[in-house]
Amino acid sequence: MNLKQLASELGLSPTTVSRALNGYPEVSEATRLRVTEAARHYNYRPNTQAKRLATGRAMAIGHIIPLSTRHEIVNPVFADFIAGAGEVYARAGYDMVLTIVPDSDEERAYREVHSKGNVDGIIVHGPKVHDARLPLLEELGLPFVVHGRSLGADPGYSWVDVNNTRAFERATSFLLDLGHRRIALVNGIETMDFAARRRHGFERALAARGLAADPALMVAGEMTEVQGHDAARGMLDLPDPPTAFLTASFLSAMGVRRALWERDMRMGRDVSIVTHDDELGYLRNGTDEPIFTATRSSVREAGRRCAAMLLRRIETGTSAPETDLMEATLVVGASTGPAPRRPDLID
Amino acid sequence: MNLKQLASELGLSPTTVSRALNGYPEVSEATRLRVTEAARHYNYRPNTQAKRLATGRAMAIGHIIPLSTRHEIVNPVFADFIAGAGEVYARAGYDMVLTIVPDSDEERAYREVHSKGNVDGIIVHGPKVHDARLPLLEELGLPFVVHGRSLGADPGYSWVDVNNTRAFERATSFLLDLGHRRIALVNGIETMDFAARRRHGFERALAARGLAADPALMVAGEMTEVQGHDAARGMLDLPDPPTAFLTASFLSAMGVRRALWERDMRMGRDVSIVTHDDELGYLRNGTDEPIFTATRSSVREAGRRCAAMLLRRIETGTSAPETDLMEATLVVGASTGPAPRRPDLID
DNA sequence: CCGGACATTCAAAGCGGTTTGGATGCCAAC
DNA sequence: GTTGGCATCCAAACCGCTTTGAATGTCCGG
Repeated sequence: MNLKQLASELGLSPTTVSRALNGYPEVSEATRLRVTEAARHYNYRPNTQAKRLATGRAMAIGHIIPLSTRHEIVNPVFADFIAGAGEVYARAGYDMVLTIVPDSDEERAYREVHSKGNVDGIIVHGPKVHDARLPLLEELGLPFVVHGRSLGADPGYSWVDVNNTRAFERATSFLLDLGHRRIALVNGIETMDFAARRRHGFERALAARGLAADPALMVAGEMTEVQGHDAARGMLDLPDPPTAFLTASFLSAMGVRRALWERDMRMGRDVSIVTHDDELGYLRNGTDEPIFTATRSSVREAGRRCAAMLLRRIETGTSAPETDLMEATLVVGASTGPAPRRPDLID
Repeated sequence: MNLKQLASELGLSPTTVSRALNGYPEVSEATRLRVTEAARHYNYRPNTQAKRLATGRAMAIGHIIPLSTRHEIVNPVFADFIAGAGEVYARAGYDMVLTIVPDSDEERAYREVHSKGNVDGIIVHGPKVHDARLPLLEELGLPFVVHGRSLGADPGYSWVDVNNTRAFERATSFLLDLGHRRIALVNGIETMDFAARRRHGFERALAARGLAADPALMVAGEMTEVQGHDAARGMLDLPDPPTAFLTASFLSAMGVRRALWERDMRMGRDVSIVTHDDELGYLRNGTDEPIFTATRSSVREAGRRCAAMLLRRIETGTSAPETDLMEATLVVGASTGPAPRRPDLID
């Protein structure tokens, strides 16, 4: 059943039927009622493609995902972000279009999605320091919102981000307050903006107490269980091992925990762990009391906010950049405690 | 730049330009060359919506994801599946459209996506035993492929699935061969088809040796780290505790491992663990030697196969169902060993 | 009683492609 | 010298919707 058929069924013109269904005022309430009634009865739904062509709006938001074997989509954070954004799109009647591209084709993908006109806007995932995509999108004139920020990029773009610097600064201070002085950082890959900021916050907190970060206690890489484990194992073998770990992901924290178990050290007593917790659906940091002390910020909520911001920008046509900095909360769990006194300092 | 403009730029009709670009034979090689050259030069790309409307093909595949707080998209498996499917779509020029719907609206979402005509086909995720979506889609006449199967459903549908029954049967036999008799099953929610089959395989292997499954050694639920941990902790307290665990997910296996550590039991010596391993990008089962003995099957590959099958069906218009049963491989890691002799039986 | 304002409806022109059904010109064959 | 076939190209219809511009009918004020 299409518009024309429905119209002739009703003895009306397509014009009137279209207007009745789209809430235009120049149609009498009586006919509007007849029309909506008939539409329901025949289960009529306007053809998406035709509507899009006629209105020039794709009613769709694009997410372009580079097909690294390593990052992005296989990143556990991605699914939760998408879930959050998808909720918002669904409510607003937008589609979510994912495009998976080989890393080398990323720029082409952005250009193409634009010139083919099948999305009204784009969410940029996983911004790097000095990310080349932002100027590209700016040049294309396609509305976009970044999940995260990009150090060193022209700041005229819109973003939603967690205050990573502050979060890791607070986490570090928290450990310093507990008396820890040898604190290790198990970070994400530091070309990623969020990881660069976290390191920065870590170093800033140390500097505030007149301490310098020890390169031997900092690693950056894929945030996996194995990463945490291997990093911790190496560091615990150092002559002056860390008494606390700050990790960028729940998985890394679990890896550190494994390393502790392997050498019969107790988490929270012998060694403390603080992790960042993205509140992923299937990686919950405990139920009541958190397993790990953590800087917590919901990635799903970030997805919602990114989507809402982008839709707002598209619909109002605003070009002035808009930003949303989410503060992480520091929740205290069982993985932290006062720094153990150094054995060689005991009496 | 649209078709008409490009055509007039070339002094040709839109017809000819369209044909030249789409590879129709009734255009001379010389003009085809001129056209493609000009298209590149002006960076022309046919408008997606117009093309879709004219051809009646959406060039898009839908994935409808119920917004349970619990399942589906927050399921770690989802991202990898999507990555695999997305690769295939991208190569074939299809878009991937995700729709997130509140669980209650799922049926309406399927109907709507069909009548609005914005996808050419659908992938069904997470089929349950007796899944109501399959007859619905059959009725709608929308091409679809199921990732998994549905026990009790009319078998006239196409699917790609892992041989879950066989995988768990083999895993169980493997443990039985090592002398284990008290084997625990930490399963997914058993209304899900895959979980029902796994349990079935488990029980079949036991039955083949004249053993019955002990209900006290079977749990089913969200496949999280906490699930594995809590299940194992409870079971290890039993008077006749299990000597081996079979878990449905890598995360659950890590939880079981935690429970072992907590009571100073060594994995592979005191208690064995076999898990199913979906080969997720960020949850690798070790690098060289697997951490856990596992039944292994790549979910990403399943995504590729589902997508390829669906596209093939759409493009050829076949309606005869097609199926693809992937066998999991059993890889042996450090988490399994011979069953310990019962202390009370030692000499 | 007439003209203008207003409410309601419609015909037709897009949107930007694809596709049908010719046109045109050229050449080989009868 | 027709005729038929073939290679090329084009005008126009169409996909299903929105939207512009105009028509029609009604009502009210002057």
